[in-house]
Amino acid sequence: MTKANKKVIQSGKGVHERVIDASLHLFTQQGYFNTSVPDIVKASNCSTGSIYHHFKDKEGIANALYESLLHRMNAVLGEIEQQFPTSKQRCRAVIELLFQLTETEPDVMEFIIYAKHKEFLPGNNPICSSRPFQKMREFITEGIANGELEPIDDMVAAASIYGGALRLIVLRLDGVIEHSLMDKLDDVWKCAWRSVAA
Amino acid sequence: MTKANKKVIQSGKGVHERVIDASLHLFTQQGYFNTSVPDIVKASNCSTGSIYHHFKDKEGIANALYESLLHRMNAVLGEIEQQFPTSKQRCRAVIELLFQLTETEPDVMEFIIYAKHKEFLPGNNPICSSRPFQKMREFITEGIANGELEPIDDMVAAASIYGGALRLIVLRLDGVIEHSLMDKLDDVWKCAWRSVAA
DNA sequence: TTGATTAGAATGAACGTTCGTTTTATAATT
DNA sequence: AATTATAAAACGAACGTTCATTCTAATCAA
Repeated sequence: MTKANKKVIQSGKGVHERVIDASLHLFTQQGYFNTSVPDIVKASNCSTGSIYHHFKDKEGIANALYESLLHRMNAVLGEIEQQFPTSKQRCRAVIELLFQLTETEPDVMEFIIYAKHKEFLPGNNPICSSRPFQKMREFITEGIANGELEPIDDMVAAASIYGGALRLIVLRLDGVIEHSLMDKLDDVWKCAWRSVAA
Repeated sequence: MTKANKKVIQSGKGVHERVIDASLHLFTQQGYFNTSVPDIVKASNCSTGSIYHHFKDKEGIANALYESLLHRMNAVLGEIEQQFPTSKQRCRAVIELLFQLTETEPDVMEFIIYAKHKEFLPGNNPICSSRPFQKMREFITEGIANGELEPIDDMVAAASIYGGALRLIVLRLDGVIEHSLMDKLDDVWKCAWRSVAA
Protein backbone atom coordinates (compact mmCIF):
# COMPACT_ATOMS: atom_id res chain seq x y z
CA MET A 1 0.00 0.00 0.00
CA THR A 2 0.97 3.60 -0.47
CA LYS A 3 0.96 5.71 2.69
CA ALA A 4 0.71 5.06 6.38
CA ASN A 5 -2.79 4.16 7.44
CA LYS A 6 -2.67 4.99 11.09
CA LYS A 7 -5.92 3.44 12.23
CA VAL A 8 -4.88 0.66 14.59
CA ILE A 9 -7.48 -1.52 16.23
CA GLN A 10 -7.65 -1.43 20.00
CA SER A 11 -6.46 -4.44 21.91
CA GLY A 12 -9.53 -5.10 24.01
CA LYS A 13 -11.03 -7.30 21.31
CA GLY A 14 -9.97 -10.77 20.20
CA VAL A 15 -7.89 -11.56 17.16
CA HIS A 16 -10.80 -12.55 14.96
CA GLU A 17 -12.70 -9.35 15.62
CA ARG A 18 -9.62 -7.16 15.30
CA VAL A 19 -8.73 -8.67 11.95
CA ILE A 20 -12.31 -8.26 10.70
CA ASP A 21 -12.39 -4.64 11.83
CA ALA A 22 -9.02 -3.86 10.29
CA SER A 23 -9.92 -5.64 7.05
CA LEU A 24 -13.21 -3.84 6.66
CA HIS A 25 -11.39 -0.56 7.04
CA LEU A 26 -8.43 -1.42 4.82
CA PHE A 27 -10.42 -3.18 2.11
CA THR A 28 -12.88 -0.33 1.78
CA GLN A 29 -10.14 2.30 1.97
CA GLN A 30 -7.55 0.72 -0.29
CA GLY A 31 -9.21 -2.29 -1.82
CA TYR A 32 -8.51 -5.98 -1.43
CA PHE A 33 -5.58 -6.26 -3.78
CA ASN A 34 -3.92 -3.10 -2.53
CA THR A 35 -4.03 -4.43 1.00
CA SER A 36 -1.23 -6.85 1.84
CA VAL A 37 -1.35 -9.35 4.67
CA PRO A 38 1.43 -7.42 6.42
CA ASP A 39 -0.86 -4.38 6.21
CA ILE A 40 -3.54 -6.32 8.05
CA VAL A 41 -0.95 -7.55 10.54
CA LYS A 42 0.02 -3.98 11.38
CA ALA A 43 -3.50 -2.55 11.47
CA SER A 44 -4.94 -5.36 13.57
CA ASN A 45 -2.01 -5.54 15.98
CA CYS A 46 -1.85 -9.29 15.44
CA SER A 47 1.01 -11.42 14.23
CA THR A 48 1.09 -13.17 10.89
CA GLY A 49 0.97 -16.58 12.48
CA SER A 50 -1.89 -15.61 14.70
CA ILE A 51 -3.91 -14.47 11.74
CA TYR A 52 -3.20 -17.68 9.85
CA HIS A 53 -4.20 -19.60 12.92
CA HIS A 54 -7.67 -18.02 12.79
CA PHE A 55 -8.13 -17.75 9.05
CA LYS A 56 -7.34 -20.16 6.24
CA ASP A 57 -5.81 -17.53 3.99
CA LYS A 58 -6.26 -13.96 2.84
CA GLU A 59 -9.37 -14.88 0.92
CA GLY A 60 -10.65 -16.50 4.10
CA ILE A 61 -10.42 -13.13 5.83
CA ALA A 62 -12.47 -11.52 3.09
CA ASN A 63 -15.04 -14.30 3.31
CA ALA A 64 -15.27 -14.01 7.08
CA LEU A 65 -15.67 -10.27 6.73
CA TYR A 66 -18.46 -10.83 4.26
CA GLU A 67 -20.13 -13.40 6.52
CA SER A 68 -19.89 -11.04 9.44
CA LEU A 69 -21.50 -8.14 7.61
CA LEU A 70 -24.13 -10.39 6.05
CA HIS A 71 -24.96 -11.71 9.49
CA ARG A 72 -25.31 -8.24 10.95
CA MET A 73 -27.38 -7.13 7.98
CA ASN A 74 -29.67 -10.14 8.25
CA ALA A 75 -30.19 -9.44 11.93
CA VAL A 76 -31.29 -5.89 11.21
CA LEU A 77 -33.52 -7.03 8.35
CA GLY A 78 -35.02 -9.65 10.64
CA GLU A 79 -35.84 -7.01 13.20
CA ILE A 80 -37.48 -4.90 10.54
CA GLU A 81 -39.56 -7.89 9.47
CA GLN A 82 -40.65 -8.49 13.07
CA GLN A 83 -41.29 -4.90 13.93
CA PHE A 84 -43.34 -3.96 10.90
CA PRO A 85 -46.32 -6.01 9.74
CA THR A 86 -47.06 -4.49 6.34
CA SER A 87 -44.95 -4.62 3.20
CA LYS A 88 -45.07 -0.88 2.77
CA GLN A 89 -43.72 -0.26 6.24
CA ARG A 90 -41.00 -2.81 5.74
CA CYS A 91 -39.89 -1.32 2.44
CA ARG A 92 -39.77 2.09 3.99
CA ALA A 93 -37.73 0.77 6.91
CA VAL A 94 -35.18 -0.80 4.55
CA ILE A 95 -34.76 2.46 2.68
CA GLU A 96 -34.35 4.34 5.91
CA LEU A 97 -31.81 1.79 7.02
CA LEU A 98 -29.82 2.36 3.86
CA PHE A 99 -29.97 6.12 4.24
CA GLN A 100 -28.86 5.81 7.82
CA LEU A 101 -25.99 3.45 7.05
CA THR A 102 -24.50 5.81 4.50
CA GLU A 103 -24.09 8.33 7.26
CA THR A 104 -23.24 6.27 10.32
CA GLU A 105 -21.25 3.41 8.76
CA PRO A 106 -19.98 4.40 5.35
CA ASP A 107 -17.49 1.53 5.35
CA VAL A 108 -20.25 -1.02 5.72
CA MET A 109 -22.32 0.71 3.09
CA GLU A 110 -19.48 0.86 0.65
CA PHE A 111 -18.88 -2.80 1.26
CA ILE A 112 -22.50 -3.67 0.60
CA ILE A 113 -22.49 -1.75 -2.62
CA TYR A 114 -19.11 -2.63 -3.99
CA ALA A 115 -18.42 -6.06 -2.52
CA LYS A 116 -19.75 -7.70 -5.62
CA HIS A 117 -17.40 -5.91 -7.91
CA LYS A 118 -14.81 -8.19 -9.40
CA GLU A 119 -11.82 -6.57 -7.79
CA PHE A 120 -13.21 -5.97 -4.38
CA LEU A 121 -13.53 -9.54 -3.27
CA PRO A 122 -12.07 -12.65 -4.83
CA GLY A 123 -14.66 -14.88 -6.43
CA ASN A 124 -18.23 -13.95 -7.10
CA ASN A 125 -20.61 -13.33 -4.26
CA PRO A 126 -23.62 -11.88 -6.01
CA ILE A 127 -25.72 -11.93 -2.89
CA CYS A 128 -23.51 -9.80 -0.74
CA SER A 129 -24.02 -6.55 -2.55
CA SER A 130 -27.74 -6.85 -2.61
CA ARG A 131 -28.98 -8.46 0.59
CA PRO A 132 -31.12 -5.52 1.69
CA PHE A 133 -32.41 -5.15 -1.84
CA GLN A 134 -33.24 -8.81 -2.08
CA LYS A 135 -35.25 -8.48 1.11
CA MET A 136 -36.89 -5.41 -0.32
CA ARG A 137 -38.04 -7.37 -3.32
CA GLU A 138 -39.35 -10.11 -1.07
CA PHE A 139 -41.41 -7.54 0.79
CA ILE A 140 -42.75 -6.15 -2.44
CA THR A 141 -43.58 -9.58 -3.84
CA GLU A 142 -45.31 -10.61 -0.63
CA GLY A 143 -47.21 -7.37 -0.52
CA ILE A 144 -48.51 -7.98 -4.00
CA ALA A 145 -49.32 -11.60 -3.21
CA ASN A 146 -51.47 -10.78 -0.19
CA GLY A 147 -53.09 -7.76 -1.81
CA GLU A 148 -51.29 -5.14 0.23
CA LEU A 149 -49.68 -3.61 -2.82
CA GLU A 150 -51.25 -3.14 -6.22
CA PRO A 151 -49.72 -5.56 -8.70
CA ILE A 152 -48.18 -3.27 -11.32
CA ASP A 153 -47.98 0.38 -10.52
CA ASP A 154 -47.01 0.09 -6.91
CA MET A 155 -44.39 -2.42 -7.74
CA VAL A 156 -42.81 -0.24 -10.34
CA ALA A 157 -43.08 2.75 -8.06
CA ALA A 158 -41.58 0.98 -5.09
CA ALA A 159 -38.81 -0.50 -7.19
CA SER A 160 -38.24 2.94 -8.57
CA ILE A 161 -37.89 4.30 -5.06
CA TYR A 162 -35.57 1.55 -4.05
CA GLY A 163 -33.56 2.20 -7.16
CA GLY A 164 -33.49 5.82 -6.15
CA ALA A 165 -32.13 4.98 -2.75
CA LEU A 166 -29.41 2.90 -4.30
CA ARG A 167 -28.61 5.67 -6.71
CA LEU A 168 -28.37 8.18 -3.90
CA ILE A 169 -25.92 6.02 -2.06
CA VAL A 170 -23.80 5.31 -5.08
CA LEU A 171 -23.65 8.93 -6.14
CA ARG A 172 -22.98 10.22 -2.66
CA LEU A 173 -20.08 7.85 -2.30
CA ASP A 174 -18.68 8.71 -5.68
CA GLY A 175 -19.01 12.42 -5.18
CA VAL A 176 -20.34 12.69 -8.69
CA ILE A 177 -22.88 15.34 -7.85
CA GLU A 178 -22.56 17.93 -5.16
CA HIS A 179 -24.30 17.90 -1.84
CA SER A 180 -26.81 20.69 -2.32
CA LEU A 181 -28.20 19.00 -5.39
CA MET A 182 -28.13 15.72 -3.55
CA ASP A 183 -30.25 17.18 -0.80
CA LYS A 184 -32.80 18.31 -3.34
CA LEU A 185 -32.87 14.82 -4.81
CA ASP A 186 -33.33 13.44 -1.34
CA ASP A 187 -36.43 15.56 -1.05
CA VAL A 188 -37.70 14.44 -4.41
CA TRP A 189 -37.31 10.80 -3.53
CA LYS A 190 -38.77 11.18 -0.07
CA CYS A 191 -41.72 13.00 -1.54
CA ALA A 192 -42.24 10.29 -4.14
CA TRP A 193 -41.87 7.68 -1.46
CA ARG A 194 -44.45 9.35 0.73
CA SER A 195 -46.95 9.40 -2.08
CA VAL A 196 -46.56 5.70 -2.65
CA ALA A 197 -46.15 4.29 0.83
CA ALA A 198 -47.98 6.74 3.07
CA MET B 1 -5.26 -15.35 -14.11
CA THR B 2 -7.18 -18.54 -13.57
CA LYS B 3 -8.54 -19.89 -16.82
CA ALA B 4 -7.73 -19.42 -20.45
CA ASN B 5 -9.22 -16.29 -21.91
CA LYS B 6 -9.20 -17.16 -25.56
CA LYS B 7 -9.92 -13.76 -27.07
CA VAL B 8 -6.77 -12.88 -29.00
CA ILE B 9 -6.50 -9.59 -30.79
CA GLN B 10 -6.05 -9.73 -34.54
CA SER B 11 -2.68 -8.89 -35.95
CA GLY B 12 -3.72 -6.26 -38.44
CA LYS B 13 -3.38 -3.53 -35.84
CA GLY B 14 -0.24 -2.09 -34.27
CA VAL B 15 1.14 -2.93 -30.87
CA HIS B 16 -0.34 0.08 -29.10
CA GLU B 17 -3.86 -0.58 -30.36
CA ARG B 18 -3.66 -4.31 -29.77
CA VAL B 19 -2.52 -3.79 -26.17
CA ILE B 20 -5.28 -1.24 -25.56
CA ASP B 21 -7.90 -3.58 -27.01
CA ALA B 22 -6.66 -6.56 -25.04
CA SER B 23 -6.43 -4.53 -21.84
CA LEU B 24 -9.92 -3.15 -22.12
CA HIS B 25 -11.22 -6.66 -22.51
CA LEU B 26 -9.09 -8.23 -19.78
CA PHE B 27 -9.47 -5.39 -17.27
CA THR B 28 -13.23 -5.33 -17.61
CA GLN B 29 -13.48 -9.11 -17.59
CA GLN B 30 -11.05 -9.92 -14.78
CA GLY B 31 -10.06 -6.61 -13.29
CA TYR B 32 -6.74 -4.80 -13.25
CA PHE B 33 -5.11 -6.70 -10.41
CA ASN B 34 -6.23 -10.09 -11.65
CA THR B 35 -4.69 -9.38 -15.03
CA SER B 36 -0.97 -10.03 -15.24
CA VAL B 37 1.34 -8.54 -17.82
CA PRO B 38 1.90 -12.04 -19.27
CA ASP B 39 -1.90 -12.20 -19.68
CA ILE B 40 -1.75 -9.03 -21.74
CA VAL B 41 1.22 -10.39 -23.67
CA LYS B 42 -0.76 -13.48 -24.68
CA ALA B 43 -4.02 -11.70 -25.43
CA SER B 44 -2.42 -8.96 -27.48
CA ASN B 45 -0.03 -11.24 -29.37
CA CYS B 46 2.83 -8.94 -28.49
CA SER B 47 6.05 -9.70 -26.67
CA THR B 48 6.91 -8.39 -23.23
CA GLY B 49 9.69 -6.22 -24.54
CA SER B 50 7.49 -4.83 -27.25
CA ILE B 51 4.88 -3.80 -24.73
CA TYR B 52 7.45 -2.18 -22.45
CA HIS B 53 8.84 -0.36 -25.44
CA HIS B 54 5.46 1.27 -26.05
CA PHE B 55 4.29 1.71 -22.46
CA LYS B 56 6.12 2.86 -19.37
CA ASP B 57 4.67 0.18 -17.12
CA LYS B 58 1.46 -1.69 -16.39
CA GLU B 59 -0.11 1.42 -14.90
CA GLY B 60 0.87 3.21 -18.10
CA ILE B 61 -1.24 0.75 -20.05
CA ALA B 62 -4.23 1.47 -17.84
CA ASN B 63 -3.68 5.20 -18.21
CA ALA B 64 -3.39 4.93 -21.98
CA LEU B 65 -6.55 2.85 -22.03
CA TYR B 66 -8.28 5.52 -19.99
CA GLU B 67 -6.98 8.28 -22.25
CA SER B 68 -8.15 6.38 -25.29
CA LEU B 69 -11.68 5.89 -23.98
CA LEU B 70 -11.83 9.44 -22.69
CA HIS B 71 -10.77 10.69 -26.10
CA ARG B 72 -13.42 8.64 -27.87
CA MET B 73 -16.03 9.71 -25.35
CA ASN B 74 -15.13 13.38 -25.71
CA ALA B 75 -15.40 13.08 -29.47
CA VAL B 76 -18.93 11.73 -29.20
CA LEU B 77 -19.88 14.34 -26.62
CA GLY B 78 -18.44 17.03 -28.87
CA GLU B 79 -20.61 15.82 -31.73
CA ILE B 80 -23.65 15.93 -29.48
CA GLU B 81 -22.78 19.49 -28.53
CA GLN B 82 -22.46 20.49 -32.18
CA GLN B 83 -25.50 18.66 -33.39
CA PHE B 84 -27.97 19.84 -30.75
CA PRO B 85 -28.39 23.50 -29.87
CA THR B 86 -30.53 23.32 -26.74
CA SER B 87 -29.56 21.98 -23.33
CA LYS B 88 -32.60 19.74 -23.21
CA GLN B 89 -31.72 18.08 -26.49
CA ARG B 90 -28.14 17.63 -25.41
CA CYS B 91 -29.12 16.01 -22.12
CA ARG B 92 -31.44 13.67 -23.90
CA ALA B 93 -28.71 12.75 -26.39
CA VAL B 94 -26.29 11.92 -23.59
CA ILE B 95 -28.80 9.63 -21.94
CA GLU B 96 -29.52 7.94 -25.23
CA LEU B 97 -25.80 7.52 -25.75
CA LEU B 98 -25.51 5.81 -22.38
CA PHE B 99 -28.42 3.53 -23.07
CA GLN B 100 -26.96 2.65 -26.44
CA LEU B 101 -23.48 1.98 -25.08
CA THR B 102 -24.78 -0.53 -22.54
CA GLU B 103 -26.02 -2.61 -25.42
CA THR B 104 -23.41 -2.13 -28.13
CA GLU B 105 -20.24 -1.76 -26.06
CA PRO B 106 -20.74 -3.18 -22.59
CA ASP B 107 -16.98 -3.24 -21.98
CA VAL B 108 -16.69 0.48 -22.54
CA MET B 109 -19.74 1.15 -20.42
CA GLU B 110 -18.48 -0.98 -17.60
CA PHE B 111 -15.21 0.85 -17.79
CA ILE B 112 -16.90 4.23 -17.62
CA ILE B 113 -18.92 3.19 -14.61
CA TYR B 114 -16.37 1.26 -12.66
CA ALA B 115 -13.06 2.80 -13.71
CA LYS B 116 -13.13 5.09 -10.74
CA HIS B 117 -13.42 2.32 -8.25
CA LYS B 118 -10.28 1.88 -6.20
CA GLU B 119 -9.45 -1.58 -7.42
CA PHE B 120 -10.20 -1.10 -11.05
CA LEU B 121 -7.48 1.33 -11.87
CA PRO B 122 -4.48 2.29 -9.80
CA GLY B 123 -4.66 5.76 -8.37
CA ASN B 124 -7.69 8.00 -8.43
CA ASN B 125 -9.07 9.17 -11.70
CA PRO B 126 -12.33 10.74 -10.62
CA ILE B 127 -13.01 12.18 -14.03
CA CYS B 128 -12.95 8.96 -15.96
CA SER B 129 -16.07 7.41 -14.56
CA SER B 130 -18.12 10.51 -14.95
CA ARG B 131 -17.14 12.26 -18.15
CA PRO B 132 -20.56 11.97 -19.80
CA PHE B 133 -22.20 12.93 -16.54
CA GLN B 134 -19.93 15.92 -16.11
CA LYS B 135 -20.90 17.07 -19.57
CA MET B 136 -24.52 16.48 -18.66
CA ARG B 137 -24.18 18.81 -15.71
CA GLU B 138 -22.53 21.39 -17.91
CA PHE B 139 -25.50 21.25 -20.23
CA ILE B 140 -27.90 21.62 -17.33
CA THR B 141 -25.99 24.49 -15.78
CA GLU B 142 -25.77 26.31 -19.12
CA GLY B 143 -29.43 25.71 -19.76
CA ILE B 144 -30.29 27.31 -16.46
CA ALA B 145 -27.87 30.16 -17.04
CA ASN B 146 -29.36 31.16 -20.39
CA GLY B 147 -32.92 30.59 -19.30
CA GLU B 148 -33.51 27.42 -21.27
CA LEU B 149 -34.18 25.41 -18.16
CA GLU B 150 -36.05 26.52 -15.09
CA PRO B 151 -33.64 27.00 -12.19
CA ILE B 152 -34.94 24.57 -9.59
CA ASP B 153 -37.49 22.07 -10.71
CA ASP B 154 -36.08 21.28 -14.11
CA MET B 155 -32.63 20.91 -12.68
CA VAL B 156 -33.77 18.46 -10.09
CA ALA B 157 -35.91 16.66 -12.59
CA ALA B 158 -33.18 16.42 -15.19
CA ALA B 159 -30.64 15.34 -12.61
CA SER B 160 -33.15 12.82 -11.42
CA ILE B 161 -33.50 11.45 -14.92
CA TYR B 162 -29.78 11.31 -15.43
CA GLY B 163 -29.48 9.54 -12.10
CA GLY B 164 -32.11 7.15 -13.31
CA ALA B 165 -30.14 6.41 -16.43
CA LEU B 166 -27.06 5.73 -14.37
CA ARG B 167 -29.06 3.51 -12.06
CA LEU B 168 -30.43 1.56 -14.99
CA ILE B 169 -26.99 0.92 -16.31
CA VAL B 170 -25.58 -0.08 -12.95
CA LEU B 171 -28.44 -2.39 -12.17
CA ARG B 172 -28.50 -3.94 -15.58
CA LEU B 173 -24.81 -4.71 -15.34
CA ASP B 174 -25.16 -6.11 -11.87
CA GLY B 175 -28.21 -8.17 -12.68
CA VAL B 176 -29.73 -7.06 -9.42
CA ILE B 177 -33.22 -6.86 -10.79
CA GLU B 178 -34.62 -8.95 -13.57
CA HIS B 179 -35.21 -7.80 -17.09
CA SER B 180 -38.98 -7.63 -17.19
CA LEU B 181 -39.03 -5.26 -14.25
CA MET B 182 -36.17 -3.36 -15.80
CA ASP B 183 -38.20 -2.84 -18.95
CA LYS B 184 -41.04 -1.40 -16.91
CA LEU B 185 -38.59 0.94 -15.19
CA ASP B 186 -37.27 1.94 -18.58
CA ASP B 187 -40.79 2.98 -19.50
CA VAL B 188 -41.20 4.90 -16.27
CA TRP B 189 -38.00 6.80 -16.81
CA LYS B 190 -38.66 7.49 -20.46
CA CYS B 191 -42.11 8.75 -19.60
CA ALA B 192 -40.73 11.01 -16.89
CA TRP B 193 -38.05 12.19 -19.25
CA ARG B 194 -40.56 13.03 -21.94
CA SER B 195 -42.57 15.14 -19.56
CA VAL B 196 -39.52 17.18 -18.67
CA ALA B 197 -37.60 17.52 -21.88
CA ALA B 198 -40.24 17.29 -24.59
C1' DT C 1 24.73 0.08 -41.84
C1' DT C 2 22.03 2.18 -38.44
C1' DG C 3 18.31 3.00 -35.62
C1' DA C 4 13.87 1.34 -34.20
C1' DT C 5 11.31 -2.55 -32.90
C1' DT C 6 10.49 -7.27 -31.29
C1' DA C 7 11.56 -11.18 -28.67
C1' DG C 8 11.77 -13.91 -24.46
C1' DA C 9 14.95 -15.41 -20.94
C1' DA C 10 16.79 -13.41 -16.65
C1' DT C 11 16.15 -10.64 -12.45
C1' DG C 12 14.92 -9.06 -8.14
C1' DA C 13 11.45 -7.43 -5.17
C1' DA C 14 7.07 -8.36 -2.98
C1' DC C 15 3.68 -11.27 -1.74
C1' DG C 16 1.01 -14.98 0.57
C1' DT C 17 1.98 -18.68 3.27
C1' DT C 18 4.41 -22.04 6.30
C1' DC C 19 6.82 -23.70 10.22
C1' DG C 20 9.35 -24.25 14.45
C1' DT C 21 9.22 -22.02 18.53
C1' DT C 22 7.50 -19.40 22.53
C1' DT C 23 3.98 -17.79 25.32
C1' DT C 24 -0.32 -18.05 27.62
C1' DA C 25 -4.32 -20.39 29.36
C1' DT C 26 -6.52 -24.52 31.17
C1' DA C 27 -6.61 -28.95 33.28
C1' DA C 28 -4.60 -32.75 36.01
C1' DT C 29 -1.92 -34.50 39.59
C1' DT C 30 0.40 -34.45 43.82
C1' DA D 1 -1.90 -24.95 47.12
C1' DA D 2 1.75 -25.99 44.31
C1' DT D 3 3.48 -28.35 40.45
C1' DT D 4 3.22 -30.55 36.32
C1' DA D 5 1.00 -31.64 31.91
C1' DT D 6 -1.59 -30.45 27.84
C1' DA D 7 -3.51 -27.71 24.57
C1' DA D 8 -4.42 -23.57 22.29
C1' DA D 9 -2.81 -19.28 20.64
C1' DA D 10 0.67 -16.02 19.22
C1' DC D 11 4.83 -15.06 17.07
C1' DG D 12 7.92 -13.63 13.23
C1' DA D 13 11.74 -15.23 10.51
C1' DA D 14 12.16 -17.92 6.40
C1' DC D 15 10.31 -20.08 2.18
C1' DG D 16 8.75 -20.65 -2.46
C1' DT D 17 6.26 -18.45 -5.93
C1' DT D 18 4.61 -14.91 -8.80
C1' DC D 19 4.86 -10.72 -10.77
C1' DA D 20 6.40 -6.52 -13.07
C1' DT D 21 10.29 -5.10 -15.10
C1' DT D 22 14.93 -5.19 -17.33
C1' DC D 23 18.38 -6.76 -20.44
C1' DT D 24 20.63 -8.60 -24.29
C1' DA D 25 20.22 -10.59 -28.56
C1' DA D 26 17.74 -10.92 -32.84
C1' DT D 27 15.00 -8.84 -36.48
C1' DC D 28 13.21 -5.46 -39.39
C1' DA D 29 13.04 -0.98 -42.06
C1' DA D 30 15.41 2.91 -44.10
